[in-house]
Amino acid sequence: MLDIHFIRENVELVKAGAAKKHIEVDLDRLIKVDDERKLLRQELDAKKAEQNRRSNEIQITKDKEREKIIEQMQQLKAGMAEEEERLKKVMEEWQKLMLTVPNIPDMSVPDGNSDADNLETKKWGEQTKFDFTPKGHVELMTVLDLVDFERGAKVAGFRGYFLKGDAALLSYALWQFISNYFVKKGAKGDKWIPMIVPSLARRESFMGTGYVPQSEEDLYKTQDGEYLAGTAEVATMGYHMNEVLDAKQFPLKYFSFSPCFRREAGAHGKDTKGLVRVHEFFKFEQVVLCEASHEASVKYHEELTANAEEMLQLLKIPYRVVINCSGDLGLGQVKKYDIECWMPSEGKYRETHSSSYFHDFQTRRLNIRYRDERGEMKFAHSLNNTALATPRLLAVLIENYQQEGGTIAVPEALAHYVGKKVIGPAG
RNA sequence: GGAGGCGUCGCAUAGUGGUCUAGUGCGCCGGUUUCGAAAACCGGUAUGCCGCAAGGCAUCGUGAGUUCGACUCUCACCGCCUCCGCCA
Repeated sequence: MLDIHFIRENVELVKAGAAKKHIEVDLDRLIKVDDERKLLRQELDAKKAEQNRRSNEIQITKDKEREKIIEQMQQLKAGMAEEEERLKKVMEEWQKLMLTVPNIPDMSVPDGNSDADNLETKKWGEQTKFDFTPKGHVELMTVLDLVDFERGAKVAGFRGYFLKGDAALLSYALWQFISNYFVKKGAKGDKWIPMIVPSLARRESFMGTGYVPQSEEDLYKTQDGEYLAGTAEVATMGYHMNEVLDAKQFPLKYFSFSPCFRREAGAHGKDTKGLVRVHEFFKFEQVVLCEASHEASVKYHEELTANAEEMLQLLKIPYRVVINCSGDLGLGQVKKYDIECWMPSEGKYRETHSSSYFHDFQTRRLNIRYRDERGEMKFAHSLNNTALATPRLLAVLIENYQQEGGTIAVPEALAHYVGKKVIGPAG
């Protein structure tokens, strides 16, 4: 959500931002509704003031005089009820419109329609070469009995899967590896707070982070009205909802783990096989809350991205970084980098990390504030990036580390956690 | 699942229909005093909306209702506590 004052003062800027993102928003209508809101508020406030004044008079008057005022008040009240009803309707529309106003993309975000227009900014590592024909992770893992999609579908339905044996162990290894990566940062003075957060959450946090109402169809909903989160970002951001934070603690860095659920409603027919796109997965997420400054946001955004890169470098997985084009940005995002890992079976890079910042778009919706040095209340800035998601990264890893004959080498960085150097039929 | 209780200013507590424009204590900030400090005393100490301002309005978990008037009464929801049952 943007500040209504800001919107009013920068209508053209906000319009241009929405146009750049290819998001339709009726700002003229919003301004008109806001005018109505202000006018009604003023009229109603004046009447309430009158009501308060007269109410006090009733206390000190008696008998006939008192009866007379009460009668007058009943009439005043009748008029107010009507106005209140109008204001309620206006506020409903106002709120609905406010939720549709997108955040303004950064100048450095390239124009474009979809992920096809994302701009590569960096490439790390050589695309893995094999002196044999590389296989896909589905075949590799099925042959080694590391995954069972058939029973996955039997039990869980479409996109269901079981990870078995060394695939389960390799997943644990990745989790421990990433966990230790952030713990080690703490030892160097870069403090990250590990959290295990709820996946099952109430509507507010989804609204606050911007997944509702816009992407509601991609969320699972319970019969009690809660939703299943597609990322730990939702609960981690909800954690500080309606709080005034102590600026001395900034930047607050969370390293959150949770199961994630996505309906993939808009992805019918995409990646129907394998572990790349599943309904249920696990993810470690980096979430940062910091002071309300663009410079701070940019700084931590680069840092979050660098963390994910470093982790991939330790795993020696070739990747590239793209800057997402305007059309591929979410409603609240100012700027986003995707990190894409090399997927040998597809001969292309696939997204494994998504790093973005929001300025105060989310914190405004979630009412997360702090007091600055001057004692002024401000909305904090928020950012997030994937740390590591399995099984998608597991698929990437297995394809890049496959060996002739279908065995899989264990990355050096994980050997310690897995306890073996090669995964193969013999174990 | 059943029964009961409770949600008030950073914290603790008072307030059961009208000077509550929410009292008191603690905490915090400023001042007086002091060589300095403590103590004592005095003053201050929420957020949002509207307004150039003066000021007005709203908020006592959230929302609705009763009333001329609601922290106070009614209903629903959210949360917490106690007891019983059930499960581990």
